[in-house]
Formats: sequence, C-alpha cells, structure tokens
Amino acid sequence: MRIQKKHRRKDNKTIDTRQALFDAVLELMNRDKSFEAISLREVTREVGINPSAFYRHFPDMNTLGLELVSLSFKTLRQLLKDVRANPVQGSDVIRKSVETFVTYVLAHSRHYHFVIRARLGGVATIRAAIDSELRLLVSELSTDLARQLNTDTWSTDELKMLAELMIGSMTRIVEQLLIDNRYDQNIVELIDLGEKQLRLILLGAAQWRTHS
Amino acid sequence: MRIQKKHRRKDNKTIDTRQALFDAVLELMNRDKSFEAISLREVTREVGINPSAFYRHFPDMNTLGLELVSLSFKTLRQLLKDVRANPVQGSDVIRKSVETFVTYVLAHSRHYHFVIRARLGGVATIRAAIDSELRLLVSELSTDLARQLNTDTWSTDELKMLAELMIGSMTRIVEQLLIDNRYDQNIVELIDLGEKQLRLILLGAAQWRTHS
DNA sequence: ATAATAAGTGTACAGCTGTTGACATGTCGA
DNA sequence: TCGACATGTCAACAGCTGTACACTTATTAT
Repeated sequence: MRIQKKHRRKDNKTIDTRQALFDAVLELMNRDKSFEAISLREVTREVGINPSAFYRHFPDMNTLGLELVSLSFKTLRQLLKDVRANPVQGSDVIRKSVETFVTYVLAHSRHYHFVIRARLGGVATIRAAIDSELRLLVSELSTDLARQLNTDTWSTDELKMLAELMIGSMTRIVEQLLIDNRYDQNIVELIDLGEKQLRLILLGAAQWRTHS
Repeated sequence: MRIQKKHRRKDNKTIDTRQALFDAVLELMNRDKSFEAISLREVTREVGINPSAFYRHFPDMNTLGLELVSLSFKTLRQLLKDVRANPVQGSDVIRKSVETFVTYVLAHSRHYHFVIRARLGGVATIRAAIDSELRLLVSELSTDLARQLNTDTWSTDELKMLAELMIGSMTRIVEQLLIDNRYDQNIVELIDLGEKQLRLILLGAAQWRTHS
C-alpha cells in the first residue's frame, strides 16, 4: 500500500493555482458578477489555465464556492478569537469595537464581499452554508452576552434575539461598506452609524424588563 | 398623424402575456434561481411563447427586472399608506403592527422574495433601484418618527439611524420568512422575534440621551 | 534513473444562449 | 371592408457553456 503524500513543486505552483482560482472568483465578483453568474471557463480564463485543468482542483464551481465560504468565515472567527483573548479596553468600548470590526472587514473586503453577496443571492447549498455559519456566530455571541447580562431577566430565546439584532446591524453596515463602491460615503460615517445603533440596542437591553 | 392607442384584444390577451412574463420570472425565482441566472428563453418557455415574442413586451430581461422592482414596492407602499390612514389601535401596537406586516408580506410573498434576493445578489442596475426604494422607505419612516419623538434630542441623522435599524430588523424577518422554505419554523416565532426586537429598539430610543 | 503521480494542454461534443429577419395571424378603428 | 398595428411563429446564426478523453509535462519518492 502506497502512502499518499501531498504533491507540490519546489515553487509551490500547485497550491498557487488553487489559490489563484479562489482569487479569480473573488476578483470576478468584485467586477459585479454574482457567484451564480460566473462560469467555470471564465475563472480558468482569468487564471490563465485550460478549462479542463479546473477539475484537477475542484469537482465543480459549487464546491469551490463552499470552500470559499468556510475560508471566509475562518478569518472572521480569527478576529472574534483575537477580540475575546484581548478585549477592547478603555472608555469607549463600543466605538473601538466597531472600528476594529470595520477595519478588519475592509482588510479582507473581498472575502466579505463574497459572503454578503452569496448569502441570499446564490446557490442553495452555498446559502445554507453561510446561514449555518451565521447561526453559529449568533449562538456564540449569545453565550458571550449571557455572561454580561442578568440571566434572571434574559431567557435563552431573548439572548438570541438580542444577538441577532446586533449581528443584523453589523451585517447591514458591512453591506453598505462593500456593495457598490458605496464606501465613498465616508467610512467614518458608517462607523458612526454602527456605533450609534449598537449603543441604542444596548441601551434598550439595559432597560429590558427592568421597567415593568 | 395617427393617434397611438393601446392595443388589446377582447380577452385582454396582450396584458395577460405581459403579466405572465412577470409571473414566470417570480415562479422561476421561487424555484431557487437568482434573477441573474434566469435566461430569457427560460422565461418564454415557462409562459409558452416563442423566445422572439419576448421582445414585443420588453427590450431585455434587465428592464423587466426593473419594472418588477417598482411593481413590488408599489404594493408595499400601499400597505404603508393603509397603515398611516388607518393607524393600529389598541393596547399592543407593536405586536399588531408586526402581525399585519408579516401577513402582508406573506400575501405578496413572491414579490418580496424577488426583492430580498435581488437586493444584493443581482445586476447592478436592479440593485441600485431596490436600494433607492429602500432609502425612500427609511426617509419616510424618519419623518413619521420625527412626529412621535422629541426633536430636541433627536437630530436628522439620528432619526435616520433609528429608522434604518427598524427597517433592517424587519428586513431580516422577511428574509427568514421567505428564503429556503424556512417559514416551517413557525411564523408565530418570527412574529415574536420581530416584536421583541422592535420593542427593544423603541426601549432604547426612549432612553436615548435622556440618561446623560 | 525510473516509475508513479500531479498538473496542465488540446480537441471535440452536444446543449443552451441572445438576437435577427421574414413571415403569419388576429384585432380594431376608419 | 380594409388597412394598420399588435402579437406571435419559425428558422437560423454565432458564441458561450460544462465536460470527456487522450495527450504531454513536471515533480517527487524510491
């Protein structure tokens, strides 16, 4: 029995092509194509390889898309891990959180651009993958919030409701940030918007049921 | 000079075909195709006419999509007009508002399904059209809110921020309601979610700057 | 050095696409 | 009645698509 080993050239050409395929898809989406509308041949054309060579790396576009989803969320998960390990300090926690978040999103803009666009528009399997990743985020934030809020007045469902509201708000910010070059409306304005929305939500959360 | 008149058969066949083209697109999107991925030929096939006949009604798919946008928002505008003319009465205003909203959306589900999906995923021109309609909604809601809130503590930007938060929340509800047959998770739950989110937002709004 | 394997090329195929032009048919006003 | 016009059919086109198969070339382990 033969031992299966990873094949790679001395210049890592193999891995580069695979990466180039990812990049090509992201680039084409950046040029205003939805994932569904990108053809296999377009991608290989962009990379500069023969259409047949695509199959050496992925069985079809769909699985490429799915890998792109988990790849994109891996970087987001990294951000959240960093933040949790090294919590935001200082007086204005909310503002700084939004700022680091926006900075991070812009640094990986093409990944998040892909996610935002494919979340609703694309193929069912990809949509489902993104959805389950987002659900994970919501439940993670829920447990984070559970530690900070009074668990007597907050049920599990209500924590989820709050988490969804916060993530929903941030999602809208990302949408406005990345779609249609609309970041010409100053980034600072969007950070301001996100900050105020979060602040208002947390203000509401602080009053939740204590007023009744 | 000849007077141009609308041509219609006694059975209104003309208008029916046009309507049938709209319906075909909505139907195909309901079968999980993004608008961009629907071909002209598919639509005519669905209707049962020759591909060439399409051009008798629209110059291309894009303008059909644009008309579909304004058509969809026309019904939504009607809802809002109704609500404003006949405001929700009784003890639980928020709950009833969310209920009527959800009912209305479900009654025109295919239109809103189209809007939700095309808002981010589709062609640039259609995206822009939907976006400007949504901006209009936000500004309308802003002026509505201005009448109900203390304009001393609420600036125009802040009113817009609040309106965007509320509409964003409702948009998420619609997304969950219409995408992926996910309304099997009971509709009542979604109404509950929407109600609580709105309640929390308004709770935060009530405290906005009065606490400082 | 050689055999195995990974990666890429070239060619070919049937199927679908948008769009055109010439033609047929039904509807209605004059 | 008849001509104008709206609507629809039919056949054809060039172009793009995904995928298959046989092939060449590079890389690596033994």
